[in-house]
Amino acid sequence: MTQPKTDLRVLRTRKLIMDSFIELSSKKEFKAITVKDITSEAMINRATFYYHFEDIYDLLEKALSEVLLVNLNVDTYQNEELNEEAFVCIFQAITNFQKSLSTRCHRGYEDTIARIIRDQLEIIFYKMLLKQNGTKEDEALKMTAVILSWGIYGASVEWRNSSQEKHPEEFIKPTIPYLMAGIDFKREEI
Amino acid sequence: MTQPKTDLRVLRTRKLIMDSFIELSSKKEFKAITVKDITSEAMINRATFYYHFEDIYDLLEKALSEVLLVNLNVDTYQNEELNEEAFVCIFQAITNFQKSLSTRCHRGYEDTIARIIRDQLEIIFYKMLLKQNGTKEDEALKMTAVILSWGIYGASVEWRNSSQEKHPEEFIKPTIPYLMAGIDFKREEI
DNA sequence: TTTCATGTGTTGTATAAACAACGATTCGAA
DNA sequence: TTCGAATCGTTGTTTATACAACACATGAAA
Repeated sequence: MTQPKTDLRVLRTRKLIMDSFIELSSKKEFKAITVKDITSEAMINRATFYYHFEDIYDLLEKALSEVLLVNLNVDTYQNEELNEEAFVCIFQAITNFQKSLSTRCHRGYEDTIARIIRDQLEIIFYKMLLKQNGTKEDEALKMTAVILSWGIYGASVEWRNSSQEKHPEEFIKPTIPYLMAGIDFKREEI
Repeated sequence: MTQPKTDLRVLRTRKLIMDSFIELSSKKEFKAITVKDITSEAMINRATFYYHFEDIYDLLEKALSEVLLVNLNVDTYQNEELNEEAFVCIFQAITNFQKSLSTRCHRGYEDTIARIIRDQLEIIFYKMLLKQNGTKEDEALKMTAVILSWGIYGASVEWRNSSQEKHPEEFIKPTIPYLMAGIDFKREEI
């Protein structure tokens, strides 16, 4: 638990790079953004970029993960149980996130972004399930998290395709009994 | 002329400090701002602050100078002659700058700020006079720059006290013949 | 085809900045 | 008054970053 406290320069540099990337993303589409663009905007040397990130795809991954986590307001959920309200909040966070992305142009990278969102969802669901059920059914919990993340993400795609006519909350509500049932099923097993 | 190109880290750090200071200035009055506040906001170590600035007054000086210079758009004026239009532009820049300051609270530091503005004006006037008249009458040029800087600054104080009822341009226009005459006087001497 | 320009990813060395520690002030509360 | 906490300003050591240079890839123009 006693982590060695990362150097302030590291935190600052990562922040500068991420902020610059997000800033540039609102102006250009991803394909048009070069490492040089980012490092110029961030006022850091190009070599330093490679000290922190594998390449620009690695940055995309980490930047989007972070933005998504902020949207999800992780600190709040992590201490709550996975109830009806939590599902609604998480679904709304995803639709908000997708709306914010749609204004920018990330054509050709939808699949990458989709994967990033699902990965993050899976992590969050797994943590919440672990808190409620302990480590006994670990494999089952992991699979449940996988299914929930794909399912919720799929619902958000469906919501986008439906021209967003319904409010996200109304859209997801009908499915919640089914989602909750799956979790209760786990409880019975214990 | 071949300047040794300052390290990117230096430029970045100075910018972070200055930006943070200006940001904090819009929230607190100068007396309430500590070095710790600035370095926390800028994400730099406190020791680094003292590597770049004597103390917080030194920062105030340099930060205001820079903001003022940006307002004055120095690059434009430096290549122009000191004509009627230049006087109007410079006066407008000062009144703009003063308006931007008045929203913040720098109570008790008006005199310091006044001095900084005059110092910068003096530098600019001297450069422009030097370009027009050469180095022959150097002492006289310096004194002229001093008088112009105090005079123009005084006019801006007068404009502020007049409740800003007139547009700055109209306010300064009547005095321009007098200001220009002083400069022409110098030409006759050559 | 060649050529030229621009971007990628990496490396060795120099240096700005982080860190931790210190004594000295300042200042408000006990 | 004394105490304690916060801020100031400084120093020696460690480390992240700048810089310059490199080979390689891509792509557009000649």
